Formats: sequence, C-alpha cells, structure tokens
Amino acid sequence: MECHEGGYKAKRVVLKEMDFFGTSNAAKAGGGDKRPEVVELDDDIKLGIDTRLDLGITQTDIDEDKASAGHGEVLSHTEDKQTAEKLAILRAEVEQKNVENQNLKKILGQVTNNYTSLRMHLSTFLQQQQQQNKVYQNPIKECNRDKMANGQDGGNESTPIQMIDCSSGSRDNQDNSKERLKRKINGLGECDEDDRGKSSSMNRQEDCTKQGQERTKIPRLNGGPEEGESQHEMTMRRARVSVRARSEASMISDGCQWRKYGQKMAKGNPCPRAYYRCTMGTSCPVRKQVQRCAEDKSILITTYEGQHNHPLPAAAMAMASTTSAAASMLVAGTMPSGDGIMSYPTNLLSRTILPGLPTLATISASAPFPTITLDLTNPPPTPSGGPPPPNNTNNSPFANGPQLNFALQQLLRQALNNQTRVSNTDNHQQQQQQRVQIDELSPSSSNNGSQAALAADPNLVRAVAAAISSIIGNSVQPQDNYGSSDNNATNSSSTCNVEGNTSLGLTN
DNA sequence: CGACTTTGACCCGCGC
DNA sequence: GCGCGGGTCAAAGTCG
Ligand SMILES: [Zn+2]
Repeated sequence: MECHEGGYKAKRVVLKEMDFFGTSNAAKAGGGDKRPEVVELDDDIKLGIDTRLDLGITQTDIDEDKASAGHGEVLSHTEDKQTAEKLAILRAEVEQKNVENQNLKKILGQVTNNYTSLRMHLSTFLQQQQQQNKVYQNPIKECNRDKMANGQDGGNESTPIQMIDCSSGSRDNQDNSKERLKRKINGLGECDEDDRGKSSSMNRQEDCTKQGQERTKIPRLNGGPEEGESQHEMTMRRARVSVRARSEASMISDGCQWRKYGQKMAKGNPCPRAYYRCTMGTSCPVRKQVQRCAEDKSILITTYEGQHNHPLPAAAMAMASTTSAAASMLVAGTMPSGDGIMSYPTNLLSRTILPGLPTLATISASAPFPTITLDLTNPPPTPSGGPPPPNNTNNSPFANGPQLNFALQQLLRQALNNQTRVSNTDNHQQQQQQRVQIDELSPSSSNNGSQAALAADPNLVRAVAAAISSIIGNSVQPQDNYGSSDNNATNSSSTCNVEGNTSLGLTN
C-alpha cells in the first residue's frame, strides 16, 4: 500500500529515491572509469607545485636575521623594519613550503595507498585462482561445467558450477551467452549464479515459448548432499546481500538504473515487495528487491542479487562494491564443512566477542540462502560499542565478529563515503578516505584492536581481503567496474531481519 | 515513441 | 495432489 508508495499516479518523478549516498549527480556523471589518483596528480602538476624539498634557503635567511639581530643597538629603525619584512617573507615562504610538503605527503599517501590496494588485489586474485584451481580439479564439476558450456543436457545433476567472482569480471563477456545457453538447458536450471533461484521462471519462459522443451525437473539448490566443494560453490552462488536503511523514499539511490518488473504482497508484511532489474546493461542479470520492514516501516530493505555484466558509473560502484564486499565476506566465511551450510562463519566470525559491540553479522542455518544484511539503520559504528541492530538474531554464527565486523563496517562506510565523494566529484577526498581505510586495516595502524585478529586469523584475513578487493577494485580496475553483489531477496520472509540472514551492523 | 510502471496471470518449489 | 508463497512475465497504460 502506501508502504511502497510507488503509486503509479505518483509516478516516476515521485518515485523518490532516498539519496542514500547522495549520488544523484554522480550517478549521471557516470565516470566509473576515472582514476582519481591520476586526476589528482595531474592537478598538482597543473598547479605547478614545486615538489623540491628546498628548505635550506629558509634556514640560511633565518640565521642572517639572527646575526643582524645581534647588532640591534646599531641598527636603525629602518633596518628593523626591513628585518621584520624579511621575517614576514620568510614566514610566508615557510608556510608555502609547508603547504607543498602537505601536498607531497598527500601524493605519497596516494602512492602508498595504490600500492597497498594493488597488493591486496593481487593477493585476493591469487586466492581466487587457487579456489578456481580446486574447482577444476574436481572431475565431477568439470564434467558438469562442460555440459553446461556445451549446452548439453546435464540430466538431473544439480551441481552448481559457477562461483561468484566478486572481484573479477572475467566472466562478463561470457555471461550473456552462457545465460542463454543455460536457460535453454532446462535440466541444469541453476547453472548461472545470477539467475539461480529465479532462473527457473526464466528458463520456463524461454523454454516454453522458444523451444517448447519438456521442462525437466530443476533440482533445487540444496537438493541432495553434495561434496563439500559443491556446497561451497552453492553457497557462493547464493550469497545475497541486503541493505537496511531508514528511508521514506520508495527506493535507495544506488547509482544504478532499475526497472520495476514486478510487485508482490509478501506474506507477513503489509507492505508489498517490489522487484527491480538493472537496466544499465542490455542483459544485466542483477536484480534487487525493495521492501519495507514490517516492524518498522521507516526501514527500507533493499536486496541485491547477481553480478553486473557491464561497467558501472562511479556512483553505482560504491553500492556494488559494498554489496560485493559483503558478499565476498559471506563467501569467504561460509565455507561449508560437512552438511552444515554455515558452519564456517561460526569459526570465522564468532571467535572473539567484544562486549558492547553491536551485533554486526548474523547468519542462520535456517535461512534458505546465505544472506548478508548491511544494516544502516543503526547509529554510527564505534568499536567501543553501540546499540545492536533491532533485527539481529543472537543465534547466528556471525553474531560475534568484532574484528571482521568492524573492518567490514569500515569498508562499507568507506564505500559509502566514496560514493558520496564521487557525487561531489571530489576524487581527492575519496582517495584520502580510501587511504585512511586501508591504514585502519594495515598492521601499522594502531587504532583497531582488530589488527591482531586479522594477523592471527588467516581466514579473517582472507575474508577481509576479499572484501577489500572488491572495493579496491574500483580504483585499481576502473574499467572493470562490474559490481558483484549477490544479495538476498529476503525471500526467507518479509519481516525485517529474519533469522538466517547475516547482518552487518553498518552505520553511516 | 521509447522507457517505465502497474498488475494480473503464470510457473515453480515446497509442505501438508 | 493441492494449496501456498515466491518470483517472473508481459500486456496495458502512463509519462516525458
Ligand atoms: Zn547491471
């Protein structure tokens, strides 16, 4: 009803979006491929800043002043005046040098930042490669993969093949064709990570209309016990990220273009759930669901799913990176062991508990899909603590992970800040912000208690690295702005934060 | 006229 | 087998 006020009369203009990141302008600017670093350096060059550390002259002049001051009784007032003028000039010069110094520091910081980013990205990439190698080593999966790639009927095998590649867009070129192939292949149903779950409908549609094939039963994602590897893949495929934010608007402004393709009344929630599809790309598989929280209708729950197969504007990258980071964390933390779908996160995130820290992440095995909820409805995050998200369930394995939570929190905040900055076309600040972010995560920083945990727990490091990589990817790979966000459509239920979701208490 | 929203219908999986 | 709920499609209508 009015929960989702998108009343048609209200219309497009009325379809007011909460300017979540203040990116309305940036979204249109769409400079996703711009490298802030370069811009700033260019600016410095244009300004003709003298980058030489030429500070000796000033010292000499000062000494001269001192010497002349020693003969003060001899000097006349005019000489005093001259000295004063000299002093003033020298001070001005010193100030100028200071400014230059600061500029140099900035540049240095940027370079350091870039270096760190590249390192993180590289490490993440290597990790992903390792994972992929593992996948390829699995003959069964390989077989399935081939079947899918060739468009052959895979029978009832439901082994999911594709994994979410949060940081690389290597698949992007193949996405469309793969998708079509997969959709033609009914039996395999959920081959594509983007459409899994929903692919059934789409498959059905195309099959019925185009091929008229008999619809072989599409095995459910969780159908049947699979080897750990498969479960891992499935977990990755089904990772979802939803964002909770207080907004009176009907939709969050995330920089992307969305087309509404459906609306349903969800059970247990008087407010309808709207379905949107990304229209920035011709066949972008990314979808999102928007729904108001039943308990608190001022809270808007936006769930992203899928991976963009097209370049994103900077404004959209912020959100995509955020969700991607969350998904990465989820993927990294949801390595299934045995039949427990979510056993891994327990080890990863619940290792340490900081009293008073708001619960940032929750996961429940009861959830149909691994879901990360980025909770932006809470007060700003402070490592010292804060009120827990209203909807967090205590029983989830992710309930306690101060280090990672805080790190991710910072990352997400950074992403959000980045987007805000992008909207202001202030790349410089964005860079600085990013640098600060990395500094916080770096071992050299002394602010977080999370450092120790990061250093001690490789899993944690991996998770954070994956999360960082997706954000860093913005600056490192401007042209591959493929936001990978697997979000959850909160299909578990329409309530605010159902159990089974991972929720990252994120405050902005 | 193109892009978009609305909305009813349809399909699917799942539980009983 | 049936009903329910989630997700999607597509025709119709609206807007710029
Ligand atoms: Zn897209």
